[in-house]
Amino acid sequence: MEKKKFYVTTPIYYPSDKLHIGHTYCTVATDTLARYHRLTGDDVMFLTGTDEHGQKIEEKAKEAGITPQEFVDRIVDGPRGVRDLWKLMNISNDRFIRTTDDYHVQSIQYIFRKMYDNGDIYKGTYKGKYCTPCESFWTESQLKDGCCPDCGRPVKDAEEEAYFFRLSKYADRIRDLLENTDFLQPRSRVHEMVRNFIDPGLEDLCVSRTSFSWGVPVDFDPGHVVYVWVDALSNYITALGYGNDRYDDYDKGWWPGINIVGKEIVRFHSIIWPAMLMSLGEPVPKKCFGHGWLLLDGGKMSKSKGNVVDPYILAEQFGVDALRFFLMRTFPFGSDGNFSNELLIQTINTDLANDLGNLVSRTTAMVGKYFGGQLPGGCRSWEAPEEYDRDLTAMASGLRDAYEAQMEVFAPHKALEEVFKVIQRANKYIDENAPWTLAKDMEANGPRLAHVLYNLLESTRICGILLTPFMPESMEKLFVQIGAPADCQTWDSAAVWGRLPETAAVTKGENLFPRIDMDKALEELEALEAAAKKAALPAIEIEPQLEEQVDFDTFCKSDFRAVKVKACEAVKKSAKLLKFTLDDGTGMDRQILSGVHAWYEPEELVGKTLIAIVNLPPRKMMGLESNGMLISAVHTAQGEEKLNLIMVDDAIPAGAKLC
RNA sequence: CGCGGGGUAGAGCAGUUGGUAGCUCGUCGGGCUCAUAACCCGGAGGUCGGAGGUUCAAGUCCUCCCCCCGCAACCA
Repeated sequence: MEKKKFYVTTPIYYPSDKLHIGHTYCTVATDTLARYHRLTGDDVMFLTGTDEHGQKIEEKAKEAGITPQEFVDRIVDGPRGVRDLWKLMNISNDRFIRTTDDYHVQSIQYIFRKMYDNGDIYKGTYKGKYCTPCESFWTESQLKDGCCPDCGRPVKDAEEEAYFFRLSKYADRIRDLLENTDFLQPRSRVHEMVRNFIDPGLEDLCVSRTSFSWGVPVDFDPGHVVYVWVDALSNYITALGYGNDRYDDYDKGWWPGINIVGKEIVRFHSIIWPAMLMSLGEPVPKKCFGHGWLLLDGGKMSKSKGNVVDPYILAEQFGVDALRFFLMRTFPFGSDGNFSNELLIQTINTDLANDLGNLVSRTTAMVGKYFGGQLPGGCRSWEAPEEYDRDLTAMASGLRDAYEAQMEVFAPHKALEEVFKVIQRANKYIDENAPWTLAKDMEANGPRLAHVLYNLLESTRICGILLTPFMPESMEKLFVQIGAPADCQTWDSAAVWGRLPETAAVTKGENLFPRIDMDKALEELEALEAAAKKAALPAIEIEPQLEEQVDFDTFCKSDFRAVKVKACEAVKKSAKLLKFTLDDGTGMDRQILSGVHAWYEPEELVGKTLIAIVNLPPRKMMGLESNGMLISAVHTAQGEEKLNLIMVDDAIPAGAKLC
C-alpha cells in the first residue's frame, strides 16, 4: 500500500532582520507536526524558506550599502542566519525555498501570465496617497496624521498604472470555503476573516508595483514587479515544481498541503491564496492553521520596542530540545501566550528535570543497583497484579490513542499533557511499590521488584516514542538508557504494552535534563542578552565632519600648546573630573579640569605630555577654576563613548606651540 | 455602535457539547530516601470582571455595562 502523503509548510519568513523566538515557535511547531507524521508512517514533505523581495528589503540593503541580494544572502546563509537557526533547532525540513531562487522566479512569471491570460489579472490604475521624497504610496490607514508615516511630510493624491487581480470574482467561493468547510483553523479565525473582509466586500487586489524594482519582474511589461504576496504565497507550489522544471512533485500528487501560519497573515492565506489557486484552476490547501503569538509582558514583541527574544541565546543556554519542548508544551497552539524566561526555566525544571528526567534516572539507577543493569527473564508478567499495576499499564497502553487524537486536531500542548500524566503516574507508582524496601529481601521479593522496574521501563519507552517528534535528540538518548532497540521505538509499538525485551541492557547515563538554577540562569541570560545587544551596535562610530568651513584667521586664534602633567588628582564629589596641574612653559603652573576620569586614573597621567588649548576664558567647575581644555580624540565603539587624550612625544618641551 | 481576543486562588494559565472549579509555581504540614535538594500524600487560598436573565442546574447559554490587549493591506 502506498503511504499517505503529508505536505506541510511554514510561512516563508521575511529576512529584513534576524529571526526571533516567534519565528522559531512556528517552525518548531511545524517540525513537530512533520516528525509526528513521519513517525506514524506517512510520506512527509516539509517546506520552509524565505520571502526575499519587496521594498523594505530594498531599503534596508541601501542603508547597509550593499545590494538587496547581498543583504538577504547574509541574513539567510550568513553566520547565525536563518539556515543556521533551523539547523541548530534540529528542524527537519525537506526543502528550503528562497523567492530569489531561479526556478521560483520562473514559476512566478508563469503564474502571473497564466492569471493574466485567463482574464483574472487586468491593467488598471492604482490610486493612493503618494509621498514624493520617499517615492512611496501609502493607504489612508497607514498615514500618520494625514502625513507620510516614514518622513512625516504631507502626501498627495497620485495614480499609477498597475495590474489588478479579480479577487472580487471569488468572494462567494471563498466565503463558502471559510464558512462551510474546516479549511481554516482554529474556527475562531473564520468569523474574523468573514466579518472583516468578506462582508464589507472584497475588492480587487493590486498585484504589481512600479515604485521599486526588488521583485519578480512582470515579463510582459517591464517596469512592473509582481506584488510580494503573490510572489510569496506561490512558494507553496513552486517548491513542488509548479511552473518550473526543477521539481516534479506537484504532478506526483503532493499538493494540496497544509499551511501553518501566524495569525497576522491568516488573511492572505485564507482569502488571497485560495483565490489565486482557484484562478489557476488548482486545488486549495487542505488546511490553513493560524497559530497564536508569543507575547512579552502582555504585549507584542517587536524590533522597535527592542524586546525581541533571541532563540540562539536560549537554545545555547538551555538546550535545543528543552526549548522546543517548552514552546510546544506551554502555549495552547492557536492562541496567544505570554513568554518569559522564568516560565521557560520553570517548565524545564518541572516537566523535564523533576518529572521525566528524574523518572528515567531513578528507574535506570535501580535496575543497575539491584540487577546489575539487566532484569531477569520472566519479569514482564505477574500473577496477581495490584490495582496500581493495572492503573499504570492501562494508562500507558491507552496513551498513544489519546495523544494521537490531540495531535490530529493540532493540539500539541494537549498531546504533551497526556504524556505527562503517564510520567507523573509512573513516579507515583515508584512510591506505591517502594522498590528500596523490596530490595531488602531479594530472595523473597526479587521477582516482584523486577516486575515493577520492568513496568517503569516500559512506561518510559512508550512516553519516549511519543515525545520523539518534540525532542528527537533527547529521546534517542533515552532509548539507549532503557535499552530499547529500534523495533521498540515505532509508532505501532507505542500502542502495545510489553514490547520492551525483558532482558534489555539498561544503563544509567548522563542526566537527560539537568535541573536549572533559576537565579543563576536568569543572571547569565541577562548578561548574554546585554552582550548580544552590544554586539549588534555598530563597532565604531565617529562624529560626522562639519560642513561649515572655518577661515584661517579664526583657526589661528586658537592657541594650542604642549603641556606636561606635574600633578593630577580626582576632584572630590565628582565622578568624571580630574584636576591637572600643568607645566605650560611659562614657569607658572596652569590648572585645567577635564572630565576624563572614566577613562584615566590620575596617577597614570603624571609626567605625560598632552595638548591643551590655553586661551579659552577661565571657567569654574565644581568650585574650581579651569584655564583651558585638554584635547582628546573621541569616538563611539559598540554604543559606548571612548576617549583618548592626545599624548605627544615627551621630548617636546612644555609650551611648544602647535601650528 | 469598525473587527477580533481576553478578564478564573498570591503569580501564570486549563476548563470540549451547562451537572460537585482544575493545573504549574509559591505557601503550610506530613511521608519516603531509589533518584537530578528530586519523588509521593494532604491543607490553606477563588462570591470564575460587574449587573440582569434562561434553567432543576451557568465559569460555560442570552442581554447590557466596565477594564486590558491585538488587528485595520509587506512584523511568526
